[in-house]
Amino acid sequence: MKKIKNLTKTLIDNFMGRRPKNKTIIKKRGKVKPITLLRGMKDILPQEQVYWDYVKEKALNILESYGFKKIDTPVLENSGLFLRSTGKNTDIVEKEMFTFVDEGGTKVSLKPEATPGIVRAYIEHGMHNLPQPVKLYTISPLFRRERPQAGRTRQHHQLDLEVVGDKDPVVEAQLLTIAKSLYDDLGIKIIIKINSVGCIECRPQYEENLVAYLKKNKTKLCAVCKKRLTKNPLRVLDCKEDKCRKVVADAPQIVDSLCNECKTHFTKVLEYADELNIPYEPDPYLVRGLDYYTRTVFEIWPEDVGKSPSRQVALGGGGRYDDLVGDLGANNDVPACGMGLGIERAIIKIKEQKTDVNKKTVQHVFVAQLGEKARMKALGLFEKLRKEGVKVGENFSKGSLRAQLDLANKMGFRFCLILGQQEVLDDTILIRDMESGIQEEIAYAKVITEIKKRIKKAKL
RNA sequence: GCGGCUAUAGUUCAAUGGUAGAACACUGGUUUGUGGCACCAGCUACGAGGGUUCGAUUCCCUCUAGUCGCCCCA
Repeated sequence: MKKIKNLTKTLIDNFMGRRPKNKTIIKKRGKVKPITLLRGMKDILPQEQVYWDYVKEKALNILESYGFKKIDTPVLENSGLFLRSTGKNTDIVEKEMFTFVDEGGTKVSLKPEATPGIVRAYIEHGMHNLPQPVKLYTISPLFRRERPQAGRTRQHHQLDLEVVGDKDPVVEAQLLTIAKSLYDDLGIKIIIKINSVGCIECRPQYEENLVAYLKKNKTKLCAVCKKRLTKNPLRVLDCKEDKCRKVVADAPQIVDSLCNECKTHFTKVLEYADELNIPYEPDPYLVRGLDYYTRTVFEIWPEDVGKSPSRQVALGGGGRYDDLVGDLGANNDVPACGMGLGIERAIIKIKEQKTDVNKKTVQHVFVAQLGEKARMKALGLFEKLRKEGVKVGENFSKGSLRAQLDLANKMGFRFCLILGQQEVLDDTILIRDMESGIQEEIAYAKVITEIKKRIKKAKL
């Protein structure tokens, strides 16, 4: 019955022309196909940003106290930079880089990782003249043309730290501590897998031994590893194929053939890590997919890896690269060490834990108006309040008070100032407390002091 | 690069070999003067291209994209 009544009312409304919208008058644009996101790309929407702010804030706090300075390098670099650093036989460079020739004929690539750009900048700007080590960090988008899946997109972001110009094993320890504190702050439990891949002195001998061993077992290896045997034999060590793992289980281990310097270095790193209570576990098969690493390599994994039903992925990784700066053109030897931490992957973990990342953002006053004169006056009032540091809101394009209060409510405003024809005439204004619904008329001249008083009282 | 699953409104989901419904959201309205509630109305969708068919959103194929996994990585 009620429905019929309302329906009749609507029909009358329509008949009386209370709905000015007239379909036939609106010019219809021809249907066009929208252009959509490129594969593997993601928008970071407003409601996502709280997580980013949360991670960045925690990270910045720690980095500042450790003396890291921010650096930003371009997303586009000469492709040669990555060929020479990351390595032309790595998966990243071989099949995952976005590379193209620009109109000037230069072969360029979107950066697939942060280290090369930073090292390039270190050399190019003569940073070896600064007190060493130079500690740099960046938060940067990185691009890899992979098949998208959980925790992996074609553009992702890393917090990247580099300590350039220091060969002391304490540097590794410091990086690990930073990682530990950051993930602690984010409420993420981690385990760090660590290994040493030796240096230019001792690695060739090990590689020779390894290849000799693997060749004897060549038939038992997977197809990819058969290729790796000649191109990049160390990578066979961390192949995930069952049959390769069986072969690798009896393979010579790199830790056993490290030279004395590398051995001492690695032992020192582990000693520091013990001292600092870093949750680590040595992994003799960890080698990582980048060519430039020497000595220490590590990966940061969620503690529950393997236990959780969903697939687990590394949160971060890094290592030492004592030869890279020289290889990229520095005149002297510059040892260095760095790590990259995936921001999206940290956010996935934060979401899994349902951590409350919402900052309580309180909105103070919504300015509502009715009628043309009131709107005019409200425009000025809004600006005055804003300059006084009051968090104000408005929707001057809405006519009805109902709609404006509705909005003020949805946006979480505590107070509402209501200015209508009558108030303009009387030179007054209404203050409405949105919590209690109580409203009061005050002299217009006192509005700013009154609002400030109320904000203070409400402890906003 | 390889494999499984999926594709309907802004979102979450229905139904159907005869061109589609709901909920929430959004916009407007319920005497341009009062939000949280209610009511009314409006808006908006079959991913693209082929094929089978009288007729396909529905069945088949291809592509594209998403998702999950492999490889690899953050």
